[in-house]
Amino acid sequence: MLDINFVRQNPDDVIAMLHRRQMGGDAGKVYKLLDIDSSRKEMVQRTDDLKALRNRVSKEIADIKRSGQGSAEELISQMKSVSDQITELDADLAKLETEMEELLLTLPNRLHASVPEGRSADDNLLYKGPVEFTHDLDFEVRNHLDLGKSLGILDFERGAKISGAGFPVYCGKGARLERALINFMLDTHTENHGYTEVFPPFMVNQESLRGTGQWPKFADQVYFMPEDGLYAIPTAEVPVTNLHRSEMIDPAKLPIAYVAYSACFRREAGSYGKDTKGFLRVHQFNKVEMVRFTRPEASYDALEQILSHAEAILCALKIPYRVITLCGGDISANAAKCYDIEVWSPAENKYLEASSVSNFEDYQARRSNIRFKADSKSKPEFVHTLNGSGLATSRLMVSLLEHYQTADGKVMVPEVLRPYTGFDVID
RNA sequence: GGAGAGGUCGCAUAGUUGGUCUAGUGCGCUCGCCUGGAAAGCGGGUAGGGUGUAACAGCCCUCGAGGGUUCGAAUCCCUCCCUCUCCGCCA
Repeated sequence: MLDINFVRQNPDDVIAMLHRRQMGGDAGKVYKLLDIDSSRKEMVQRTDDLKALRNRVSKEIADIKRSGQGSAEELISQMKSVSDQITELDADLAKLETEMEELLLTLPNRLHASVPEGRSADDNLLYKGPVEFTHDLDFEVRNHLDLGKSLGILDFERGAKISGAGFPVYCGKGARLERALINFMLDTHTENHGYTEVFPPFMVNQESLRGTGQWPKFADQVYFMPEDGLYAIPTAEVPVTNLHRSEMIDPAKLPIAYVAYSACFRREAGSYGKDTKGFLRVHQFNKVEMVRFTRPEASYDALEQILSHAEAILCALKIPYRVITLCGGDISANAAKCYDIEVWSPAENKYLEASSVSNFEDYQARRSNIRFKADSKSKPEFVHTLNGSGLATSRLMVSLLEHYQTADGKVMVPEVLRPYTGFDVID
């Protein structure tokens, strides 16, 4: 969420940002917010004055009672009415503060100056690549669905039977390949890139969703367990970022770098009919996620580092990809800047998003109250949070199967995964 | 699921017949004095948020969270959360 002080001092910047995000219609929210903010201040002043009076007189009453000199009846009845006023004003104030909080929570993050202008995904800019790796595909390529089915490694039909559409089952060598990918990525990030591995819960409370910004914006995209008030995580970003919710981080520990595997659950409501084939859009998938907490001045370097760490996986797997910078109209509300890594699918003949690498600056940290003190004397500051998929296996699997297929319908296992799979070829 | 105990300012603790607790003490940390230097000793400081100020000061709120009673709540009442112990059940 945005700092109300920033909004107050730079309302025009906030509105300009909304326009860059193609959300100019929300400009009214900013004025409403400022309006509420100023009445809130006024009201705080009034209640605080009354509370100060009550505190002072209550002490006088205590003195009178203790000494037994004189009567406190008059003061008590005065304070009774003061207290009634306070109760009333506090209720009004609480209402205002709730309203203000709700407005603030729905405003998107600031945008970094380097985020390109644009209305939609068509206006995203190529940042790196395409990075090519040659694979011998001079035959009729099959798509990942055909390959998965004929090799008996993917079973969408039975997944639909036991759970529903969009819940794939991996079988035999497919299951092993999936596990190999996850392990390879975790090992690479922990051993080569300096991340600490975390294995988080897959269900979280609403506070956690709010902390990272999925709540309230994506409320309808998250699976909910009403009996227990728990939500299935749409990404490991949620539990891992919330590890430090409401904490004052020891500055010596910064920057913090975590990597986590998790299953990810998404309802994908409203997207029926789009990319329904196989792995292109599923309700449950696996992802290895990198999450970082940095000092504000270090976050943009960290963004590039996370990107390079995700790229390192694709280079090791020799999977062609490119990196794009999302434009103002396409970037998510939480992010100040975001790169997408897209892997090439020879069968679909297009790039598929396999990773998103984002800097949230202090947007999530403010929501989830994650701070540090540069030194013992300085004021607490919000950390910057970042994350990047490194990577999601579903679309990676699409690209991998398609690139590594052979003319006779088998799939070779990429070199680097062979120690993990224990076999060289899927047949 | 049932019964009990407990959650206090970094840590450990005091405080539960409501008012002298805007929270004491010890440890830790930190600054100063002392010292050739250090230890010990002595003295001071040591949370967050809001409001306010040029900046201070001041004022308000926070003793797990949220309500309530009261002129006044760490202290009484209610709800919830968490931790520990015991019992039951169980992948």
